[in-house]
Amino acid sequence: MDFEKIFKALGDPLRLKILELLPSAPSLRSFRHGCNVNQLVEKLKGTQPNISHHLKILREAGIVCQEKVKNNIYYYKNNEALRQAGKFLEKLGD
Amino acid sequence: MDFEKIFKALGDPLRLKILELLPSAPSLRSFRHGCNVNQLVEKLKGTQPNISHHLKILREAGIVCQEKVKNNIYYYKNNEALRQAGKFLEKLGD
DNA sequence: AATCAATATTGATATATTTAAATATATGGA
DNA sequence: TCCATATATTTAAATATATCAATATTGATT
Repeated sequence: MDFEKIFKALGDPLRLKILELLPSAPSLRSFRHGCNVNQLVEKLKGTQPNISHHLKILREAGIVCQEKVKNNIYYYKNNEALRQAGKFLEKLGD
Repeated sequence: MDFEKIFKALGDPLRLKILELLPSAPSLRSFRHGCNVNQLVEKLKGTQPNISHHLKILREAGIVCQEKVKNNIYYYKNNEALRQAGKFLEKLGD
């Protein structure tokens, strides 16, 4: 788990906003669709390529994941990664 | 507490190493000196201006603090800020 | 006051990041 | 197959960041 990469990904206003909009990854039981790219574009009033780019950075840091449904790609927070990064900081803070 | 600023500060290899070297801020009772700038320069084999620069970024993010003793400036982790950032991430991860 | 040691700031350069515009790549439906 | 829609990639420009070298500042000591 590359914490440096995770923190770099978190250190951007747009990416933080994206994360706060995304739902958690669905469990197999209680399934519910998350946010697709266009919804994020609309909610954040960004351009589609830019949102796409930031999603890639979040993906490569491992803090979001995606799911393809028909034509859409739904994004979700990866809670496990976020919690691990959180624990890392709490340990660092004794 | 500006989490974006904190994560940006954390998203750099040198600054993470600095943080991992620094002791916690001393309580009034159990006092012990931390790391001064020169010690960091030596341990990390960096140049003094560069280390100083990164310390400033960490300071401005509120995750380290300093204490002047004679000619030296000792740096410490700000545990409270680190823990709060950690909690923020754990909440974000449900 | 003069000097020394520790730290900070400035200026310059190389590199990385953010963003937008244009283009490309799927994928589903007519 | 052709078209429309959703998402990704490429390219280019503006901005930010990291680093080094040189210089400035601060405070203690002689």
